[in-house]
Amino acid sequence: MTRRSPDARRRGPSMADVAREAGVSGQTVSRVANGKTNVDDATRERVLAAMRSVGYRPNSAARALRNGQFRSIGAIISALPTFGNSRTLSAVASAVAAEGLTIALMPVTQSTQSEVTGAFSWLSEQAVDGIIILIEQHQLDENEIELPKGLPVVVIGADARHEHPVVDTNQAEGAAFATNHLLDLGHRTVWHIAGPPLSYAAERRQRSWRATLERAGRETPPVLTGDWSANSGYCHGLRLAEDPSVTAVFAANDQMALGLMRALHEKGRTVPGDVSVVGFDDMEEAAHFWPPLTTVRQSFEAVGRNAVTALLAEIANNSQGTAVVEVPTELVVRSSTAAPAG
Amino acid sequence: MTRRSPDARRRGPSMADVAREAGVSGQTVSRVANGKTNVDDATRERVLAAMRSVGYRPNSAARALRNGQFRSIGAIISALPTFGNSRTLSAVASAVAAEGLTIALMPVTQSTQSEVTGAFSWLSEQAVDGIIILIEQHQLDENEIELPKGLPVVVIGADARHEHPVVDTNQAEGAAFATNHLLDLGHRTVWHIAGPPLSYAAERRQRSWRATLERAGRETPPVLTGDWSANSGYCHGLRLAEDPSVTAVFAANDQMALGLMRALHEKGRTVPGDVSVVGFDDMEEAAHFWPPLTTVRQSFEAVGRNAVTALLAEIANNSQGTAVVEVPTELVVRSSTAAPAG
DNA sequence: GAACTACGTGCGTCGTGAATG
DNA sequence: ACATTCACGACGCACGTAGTT
Repeated sequence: MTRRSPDARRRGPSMADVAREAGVSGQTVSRVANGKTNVDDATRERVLAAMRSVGYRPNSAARALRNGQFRSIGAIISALPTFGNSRTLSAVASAVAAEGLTIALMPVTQSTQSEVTGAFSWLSEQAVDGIIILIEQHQLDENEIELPKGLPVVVIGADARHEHPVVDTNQAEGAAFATNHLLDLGHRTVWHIAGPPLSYAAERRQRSWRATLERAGRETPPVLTGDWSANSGYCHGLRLAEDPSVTAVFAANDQMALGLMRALHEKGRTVPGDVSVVGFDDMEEAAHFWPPLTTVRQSFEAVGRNAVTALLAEIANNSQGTAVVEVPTELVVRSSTAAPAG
Repeated sequence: MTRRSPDARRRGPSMADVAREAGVSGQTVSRVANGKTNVDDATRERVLAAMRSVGYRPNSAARALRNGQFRSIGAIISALPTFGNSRTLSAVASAVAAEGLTIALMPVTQSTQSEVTGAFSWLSEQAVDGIIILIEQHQLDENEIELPKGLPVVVIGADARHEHPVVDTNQAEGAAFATNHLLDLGHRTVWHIAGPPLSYAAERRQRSWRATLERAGRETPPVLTGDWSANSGYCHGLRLAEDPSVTAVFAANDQMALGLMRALHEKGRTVPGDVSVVGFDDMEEAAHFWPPLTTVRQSFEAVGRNAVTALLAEIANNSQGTAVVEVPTELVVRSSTAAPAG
């Protein structure tokens, strides 16, 4: 009886309903909703009451359509539950929410080229004013993604060769901190368990580790390639434990350091007595590993904040920035490193 | 010259532009965009070409306004980077994305009453067809949140006394698994490091732990209240390590178990020789703790999937469900538990 | 002039009904 | 009769102009 259209969509009360309830015009309701000044206090109260009583909530679709802005930014993100991504996303979300905007999530399940491309075109149809890309893999450049022109984009943790602003932790600095710390303790050289090949962060940490060793005139052991998981650190650790010449290892993240230390324990090698271990990230748990892990702290919060700031600036200026922001790191020395036994 | 309005909003090309370019009416463009059948192949091609040439992308705001649906669901989430939340959110996001919907994130930074209430009213104004609430604290019931009537809601991991569907891990089952496992190994009783007081999950695990001990006729040691952090587990662990009568501890999550084990190590008590430890969650790292942690695995993926399913059903039926889904757990036995030394 | 009302317009999309071939 | 296409209007909101108290 009361339904108007065959497909009964759930439509809430509109301004017109509020206006009728409050006995004012739609204009006045609009003014109240937008916090304009030229409304009598008594009238405003009546309108507010009417809003409450009819359960009015502004239709953001209509508002977006009218204003040409969605007040929403999209986040393309791979591996959501990953420690770093999750922390960064949290920072992004907070910063975005502080501005009164929404963040629309676009998860990319796997690293398939087509899927990422699809994600882009899909998200680009969505109601967003800009996009933050949080994908650590190289997928980006392989296939030249065509983002809708004019849609501001900021990339987190990728390469700077894109035509968009990039925000990232200063991976090189962090890896140098870690490597130098071990060298300074007197270790002849430092082994490295790297992250997966396609990761920018992994690549940079590895390059910096190598450069640091070369700068110090030390020989560089072969790189051990992991995949960020504790298990990959464990696997490499089992082999490193067999080699008594290994006295110092820099793992590209804390999880791999954890797995590494487990392997060393299992093989009866002590940390840091026989082998010193440094991680990267400084996840909360790192202080409670056994032994507490010396690691490089990176500020995911700063990365997220900076990305949002950059994106918002792009949106406001309607410009295409290309700035590169590098967030500094910090070495946190705990109990997993010491001078070599020799 | 070309600008029309003083505030030059970035507006993309519309159907009208495509129509002009292709020499057809807007309706035909709409038909093509929506994959309707009654369009001549030649015309369709011409329209598609025009779309490409002008860089058309559908305006989802207009679409939402027209259709009365946003094809987006909101997620109110506290403590985004928390291990469990992050995993659950990931599952939610995947399930939602699989349906071709967007998920709008609404982070709640802290547990302030007013803030949560504000978050609700804020999000309720957003462009969402339904809401998933992922807040572990009790804040929900204190202040009777008034969600806009008719907006479907599903609650994850809270109490069932709400008028919305609830999805949660079977906390009671998991805690019973953990406690019985230790009892079966021959321990007289089991100590418990609980989660924070306001957490439903913490409360349920604790209740089940207590009930299991009572059912077995064992005395229940005083509860040690933590806050999920490894550090809180460490602090309690330092004291537990002093008491030689403590031979078995069930920590309400893996992080606290980690901190506990660190404290035991520091105090020279062996795990599981002197003290057996069980955690909860089975985070990836747990297998690489030292020693590898016996723990209760919960399926965040299943929780997330179920929540989305329930919400989508509510949206489709335009109904208010109140179903309660409990996701089963699984005990994963590793090396941190053994029979008591005595 | 302050505080409003009344009315009209346009944002982009898409269902409806009518018109074309 | 039929397939294809077109013109019109409405979704809810935000503004502008003109008029009222």
